[in-house]
Amino acid sequence: MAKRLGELEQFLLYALVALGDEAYGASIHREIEARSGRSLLVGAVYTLLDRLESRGLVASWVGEPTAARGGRRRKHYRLTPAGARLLLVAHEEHHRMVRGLGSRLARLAER
Amino acid sequence: MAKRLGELEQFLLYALVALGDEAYGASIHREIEARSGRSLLVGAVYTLLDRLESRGLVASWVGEPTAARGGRRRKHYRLTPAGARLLLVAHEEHHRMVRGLGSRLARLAER
DNA sequence: GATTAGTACAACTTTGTTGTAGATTTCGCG
DNA sequence: CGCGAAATCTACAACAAAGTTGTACTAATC
Repeated sequence: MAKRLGELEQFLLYALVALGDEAYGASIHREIEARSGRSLLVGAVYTLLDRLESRGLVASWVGEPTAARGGRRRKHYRLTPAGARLLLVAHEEHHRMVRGLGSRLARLAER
Repeated sequence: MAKRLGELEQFLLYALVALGDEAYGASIHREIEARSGRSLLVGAVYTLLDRLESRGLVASWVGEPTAARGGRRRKHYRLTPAGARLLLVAHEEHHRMVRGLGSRLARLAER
């Protein structure tokens, strides 16, 4: 299987999980900021989407122009099975690493 | 406050939380592999410890030679308050990003 | 053609990885 | 004993991958 995912790559893939069919560059950017509270430039999203697609972890298709307002056509993305499996690996590693440490960490941080 | 932590940097700091007083390069390496299941070379740990210390996120002191076995003196590390706070920020961002997505991800990955 | 919504990408910085070298300490063996 | 082998641990250079920033561009509506 492919190599590891970076942390922001993981966030991006989680956003795809959350967004389902409504995942495209700009909505992914909004979703990451809204969910996590972490801010990033939209450019970062497109850079990572390109890299992830070339690794076969996401797939894309260009949508129809939307009825609503102006703007270029949306390019939609979804997780591939390979991408989902790799994200799950990262998910489980993180979960095991963190398990049971939350309250200790909170105590250390409030000093 | 300082910049973001990388993912492996976070793992390393979690290992410090888990190990308490018994944190030094080699034990940190073992702890990360044992907890997360992720494998890495010990060299990576020392590289990151140096970088984290120069950012003021961990502090170190050299221990006495241990009665037991051979080996060079251990250099012990602990989280500084700044390090703990930064780790907590990453912890919370990750938690919010992932929240509620676990079961959907598992379903996508089993295809 | 002004405005809005969205994508592309080059250049650069920071993190992560690998491999090798070196420092100390204990222990067995002649 | 005292010397070298083995055990335990740290250091770091060189490279690869991921993250960040800023700007330019495309395409649709009014």
